[in-house]
Amino acid sequence: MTLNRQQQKQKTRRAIIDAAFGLLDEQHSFSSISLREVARAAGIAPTSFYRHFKDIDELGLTLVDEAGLALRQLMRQARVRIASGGGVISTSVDTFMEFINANSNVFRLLLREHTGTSNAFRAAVLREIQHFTEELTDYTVTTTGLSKTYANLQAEAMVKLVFSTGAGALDLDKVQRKQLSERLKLQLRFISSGAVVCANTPELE
Amino acid sequence: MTLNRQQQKQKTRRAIIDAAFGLLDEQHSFSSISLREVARAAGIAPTSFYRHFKDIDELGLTLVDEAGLALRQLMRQARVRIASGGGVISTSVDTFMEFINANSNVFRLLLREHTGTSNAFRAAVLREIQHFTEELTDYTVTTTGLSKTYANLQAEAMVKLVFSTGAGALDLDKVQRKQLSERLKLQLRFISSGAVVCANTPELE
DNA sequence: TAATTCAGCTTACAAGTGTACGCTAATTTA
DNA sequence: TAAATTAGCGTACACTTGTAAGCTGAATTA
Repeated sequence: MTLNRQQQKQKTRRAIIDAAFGLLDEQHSFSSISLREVARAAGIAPTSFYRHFKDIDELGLTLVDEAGLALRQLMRQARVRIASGGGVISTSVDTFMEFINANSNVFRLLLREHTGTSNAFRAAVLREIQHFTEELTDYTVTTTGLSKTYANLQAEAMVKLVFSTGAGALDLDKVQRKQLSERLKLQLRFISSGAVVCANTPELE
Repeated sequence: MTLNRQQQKQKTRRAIIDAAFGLLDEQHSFSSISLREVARAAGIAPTSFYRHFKDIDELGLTLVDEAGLALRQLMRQARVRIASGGGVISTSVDTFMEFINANSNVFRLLLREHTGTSNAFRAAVLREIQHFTEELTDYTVTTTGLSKTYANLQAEAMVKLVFSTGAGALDLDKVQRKQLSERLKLQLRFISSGAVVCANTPELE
């Protein structure tokens, strides 16, 4: 059971990443935690941090990547659920809300860095969200008769609304979150219905 | 032209607030600037700061308040424009985008503190946004036949979409912003049309 | 086995932070 | 005019920060 050097290094790297995620909560954003805090939480000396990451920023981008990965896995999960019955919107929202519930800090990271002070971070989060939007666009095109243009507009609006609502959900308790979910489902139906109407109404005042 | 003590104090207070706003840009959030930086920019000694604000947080809340005020003024401006002709959605979006253009840092402050690390800040921004939503709800009720419930759902979705899009606009150039505005207008029409459809369709699959 | 690599450590330093304390000079009040 | 108030300042202190330099011991390679 002895670990070789590479395995040990990977383990420490994991410890750093996990420590960083663990330090994030409603009071602490990534930019507010220091290299030393992370090192302390990971159980290593501050200077050992540099054996794994060039910067604290490099760690941050790694966190964003992992968060994005979690998000994509969520999508797959939602698709599986939809395939095995259940409304598209309802199932997707429920899945998303479960994710926020179980991974508040991961979601918070994405939210904050989306409007954060680092160009690289913002770009990284944006990429993840756009990826999300693209997949939803494709899904919409194949399951409805909507044109790519309209499907994309719809998907973008939906994703923005979902993320925005998710942000609001973070400060609420379970009961309120449930209510918020139901509101969100209705609002998504607004978008879905409206997109169809508008697509078939070239001239609207 | 000599200022009395109160006037002088107000002037310094203004200098602090303006200095703080001036320090905010895409690279610097409120939480990333220090009391000493603000004092330096305002041209006072660090310790003099305390003659005006208990905390750096008290200053922050003041900034959020001022930002909210600017937002409300924006709404009034939009309403005036609408009254003197022009589509509601188009005029509102144009007005909003002009605001973001002219007051990027003010808008950025709201965006960031909306998902920030301080409960008080988040609550303060939320209040401003809800205020915004309420006014739009009332407007919708009076200008359309929509019930309060549906008008509120619609208004909430619209405000979230507008803010979300505004956030994205911050990183874009003039031409791209214009395109984004047009997309947003379409998406808002989705919501508007969809709300009407859904309100008249009690049973939807 | 001997030489090399390297993850993690200790020590150290310069820079920046918030804020306590007490002074000064000018305005305001009595 | 004399006393009180107070905006702003300078000094000082105890911390925290990022990271440079060099060492150690164990794993790896030759």
